[in-house]
Amino acid sequence: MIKKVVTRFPPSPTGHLHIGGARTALFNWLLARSQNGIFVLRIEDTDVGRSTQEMTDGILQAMQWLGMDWDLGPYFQSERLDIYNEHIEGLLASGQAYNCQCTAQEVEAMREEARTKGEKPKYNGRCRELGLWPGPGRVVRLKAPLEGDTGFQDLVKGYNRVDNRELDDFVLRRADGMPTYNLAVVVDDALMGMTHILRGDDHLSNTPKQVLLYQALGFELPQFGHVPMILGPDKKKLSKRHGAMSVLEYREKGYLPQAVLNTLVRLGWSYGDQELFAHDELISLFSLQNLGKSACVFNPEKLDWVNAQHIKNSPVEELVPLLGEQLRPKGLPRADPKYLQEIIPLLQPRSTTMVDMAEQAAVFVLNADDIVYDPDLVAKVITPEAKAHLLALRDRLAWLESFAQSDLEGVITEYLEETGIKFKLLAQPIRVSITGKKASPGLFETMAVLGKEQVLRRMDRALSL
RNA sequence: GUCCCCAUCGUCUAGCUGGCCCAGGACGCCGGCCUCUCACGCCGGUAACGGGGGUUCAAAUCCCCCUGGGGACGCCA
Repeated sequence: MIKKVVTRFPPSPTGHLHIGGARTALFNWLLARSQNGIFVLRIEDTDVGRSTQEMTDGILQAMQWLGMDWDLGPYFQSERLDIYNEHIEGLLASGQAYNCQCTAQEVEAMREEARTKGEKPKYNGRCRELGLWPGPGRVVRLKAPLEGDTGFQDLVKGYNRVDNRELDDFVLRRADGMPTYNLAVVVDDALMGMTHILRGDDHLSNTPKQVLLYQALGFELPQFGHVPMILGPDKKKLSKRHGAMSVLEYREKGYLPQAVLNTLVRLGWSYGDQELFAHDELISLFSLQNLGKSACVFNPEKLDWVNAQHIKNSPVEELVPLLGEQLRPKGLPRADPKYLQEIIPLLQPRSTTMVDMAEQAAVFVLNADDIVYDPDLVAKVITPEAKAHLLALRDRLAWLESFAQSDLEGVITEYLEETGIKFKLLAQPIRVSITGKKASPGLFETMAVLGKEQVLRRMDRALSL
């Protein structure tokens, strides 16, 4: 029987979920979903000083917004201390770990010494054979092998091996009694039955340490897959300075979760020349084989394009609530969903983000009296001559019973034929008079959606300027 | 400094076991078409195999060296 795939995403609540973390989560989530496996969410909050509830909440919210649902968890490492201690005691009892009384300063001195000798900075194993008892200020270290080497097969980077002399007796339990990252991940990943661990390749070099721990604890090794990192535009590790925005900020900026996912998945993964992926496609098409192995840079402009594509391809009903949400912060009146449903198709091909769409929706949801006319634009476009035409047209429109696009076209075509003028000359004056802007969706559709009352009142206002 | 990873257009990438690649797609940028404006769309253009050695009839594709970039060396994760 083939083992069911189990993956996890283990964020540390010491910061926001940014695109790097989100992509790691995405790969794990996709692997689980595509294999009909289990996706576990685990909060790694062993750094009590820096972990906050607020960050935890934000991360959970971001995961939900992106639609990456988890089957198990969220587990909190801070609630599993007994489990870690139990395993640490086991290692101590079997002589695979030991208590160390060296202070942080002393260890730093050892590292400095190694550095001056041109070696890799390491703890020198001073307390290794001392047989010390636990005590205040003491940490527990792994009694790591002094020779030989440690290797593992990586799903994306291939076989990796390091000389054990590069490793040192790293800390498993801190002086404050909390387990360290390496101990806690290994214990949790093993106990929670992880089959695959996909993470950034910044973890590649401490994987051997973890392999050592798996061996010491007698756990079966999972499959590791180290995906290339997402770097900032300056090719440096992503940090607050770059686009390391919180995922939630993309929601505020009007990006669709599906577009964010689509953009992230293409960073380090590809499926031939395909650029756009629907939600279900992501799951059905994802596979480990198509993961790349070199670092990449996140390109916000591509996100814009992908987002615009997704907006264009989204069913109108799905956009209605999203547009509604974006209207409020702009101080625009709330509009009837039915009405939004009518204007959205006009805005879909013109919007990069939902915020952008909301801005363009203003002319539709605003009342005639609240339309803002730019004096310069009006002076330039609504000339005395144009005014005469607008006036004549206004009267004809007033007679219309139906304001359907075809009716509007009929009236205007008729007017053009009678007067012999070109539509081109009339279009901008009409546009400016009913929207106050020099650009808008097509005139007939705009008028049809606005409706007779709004159109006439706006023309009246423009004519009275 | 030591160890590890990586290396195709500005960016994301295709290029699976070498020939179909004087390198394809996408974003961006630049032209053009469409057109009532703005977009969408469509058409076209710009731009890359880091360098040097091999192996081979043939290398972007395999090997080595160099260079470059990144990462890790925490009682952070």
